Amino acid sequence: MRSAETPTRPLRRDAERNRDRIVEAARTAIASEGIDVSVEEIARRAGVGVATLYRRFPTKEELIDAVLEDALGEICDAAEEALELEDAWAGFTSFLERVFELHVRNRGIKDVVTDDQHGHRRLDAARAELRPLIAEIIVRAQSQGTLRADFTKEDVPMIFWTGGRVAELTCSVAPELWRRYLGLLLDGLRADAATPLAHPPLTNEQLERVRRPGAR
Amino acid sequence: MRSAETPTRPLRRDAERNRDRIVEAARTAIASEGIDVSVEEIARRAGVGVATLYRRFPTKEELIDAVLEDALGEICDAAEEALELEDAWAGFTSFLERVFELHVRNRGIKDVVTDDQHGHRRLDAARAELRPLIAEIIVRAQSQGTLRADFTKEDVPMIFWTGGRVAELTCSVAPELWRRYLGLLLDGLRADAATPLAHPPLTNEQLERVRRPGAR
DNA sequence: ATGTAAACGGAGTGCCCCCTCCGCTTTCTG
DNA sequence: CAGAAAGCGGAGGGGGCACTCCGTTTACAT
Repeated sequence: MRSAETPTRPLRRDAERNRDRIVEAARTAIASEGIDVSVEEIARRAGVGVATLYRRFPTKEELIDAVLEDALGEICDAAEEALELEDAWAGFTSFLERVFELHVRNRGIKDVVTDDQHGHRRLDAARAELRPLIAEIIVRAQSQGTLRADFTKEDVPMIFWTGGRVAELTCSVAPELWRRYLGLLLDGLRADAATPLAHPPLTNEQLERVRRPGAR
Repeated sequence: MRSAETPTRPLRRDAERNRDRIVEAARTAIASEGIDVSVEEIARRAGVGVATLYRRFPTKEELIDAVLEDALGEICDAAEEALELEDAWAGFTSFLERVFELHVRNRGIKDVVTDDQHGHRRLDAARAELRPLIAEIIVRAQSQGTLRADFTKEDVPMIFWTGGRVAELTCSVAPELWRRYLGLLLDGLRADAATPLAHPPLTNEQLERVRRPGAR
């Protein structure tokens, strides 16, 4: 799952240690200050100079990728565990809950799932791993008749965007408010609450374009 | 509703005209590029120098206030018209729809309703005007038995935050996708879909703190 | 018409941020 | 243990931004 190791000589011991410190510092810095933390701040937290950081990660985005890759991994774990629950609706809701808990613990996460700006090769790979899991969570709940039939996997990002926004805005004031929001939304996602929707879901291409505003 | 006119001499004719141009340019600039447009860009669109802009608005935030005040006014209009509909549920939904339409037309709006960073005196006044209207929209729909009883006016910002995020992210790709999101959410807001919620709504103080992260 | 205060514009200032350069230090190899 | 290569940090380049200074121009009152 991790990036292919090129057969170059391994890092020197101090470099290895610093690399770990940098990623860890970036994780906590992003978690507490959001994706806009300055590179200086991350380096300061890691106890290294900026040049050291830049030797390991040629650009700030690459560093962020490394952090967010782990976060996506956690989401994958949540999806896998959701599929182990017998009650598909419980699996569906537990998956969403786990993701939102992650959001609160790590403010930066929303920028993984949303802005795909920082979507490089490895992130794409993790996302590819996640996609079929999500599809399975959905069809399972639909075939058990609990999740509304017109809900699609392309609707999931929409839920992450919105719930993530609640979590992000309120995490310092009412860190669990997202549970209220999710409750309201889930009541609308149950099969027996369904009313025809006015608009179709995004297509995959549209989703790509939302995620990469820059891409031509 | 406008700010009190201090009894100073009125603006010279050219100054008055430029002021209008600046506000209008700021409106369209923010609508198309978001709240992060540079002051230079706004001045360029208005056909004036930056110094002219700064003479009229001592800070970028003051200028943004002037723009957003109008936007809030439009939201008030939407609320008033919603109250004229006989069917309270239709009023409730039409209010939300109008606000989201505004979001799409003017990307900047989300930053009024959300970040209260730019919340100065006049904005506060407009907000105070809006609050009772929203309360009335809600209790009316609840007393008609269509809106779930545990929904409160403090939940409305949450809807704006979330729907605004959908509108903002997808406005260039699927400008009406928010209708799908709103459909899902409304299905969860109907009284007969209601299931007990896991978390209470925000209190007013919490709402204030969400809006003014900076305020001590 | 004309004096004057108000208004104008664009060059300039200071700040912050991403990133690089380069002389010094540490680790690894034989 | 010694030489070489890899790693290190901090000063500084370059760019973008909000905002200001000041010599010139414009509108208005008499």
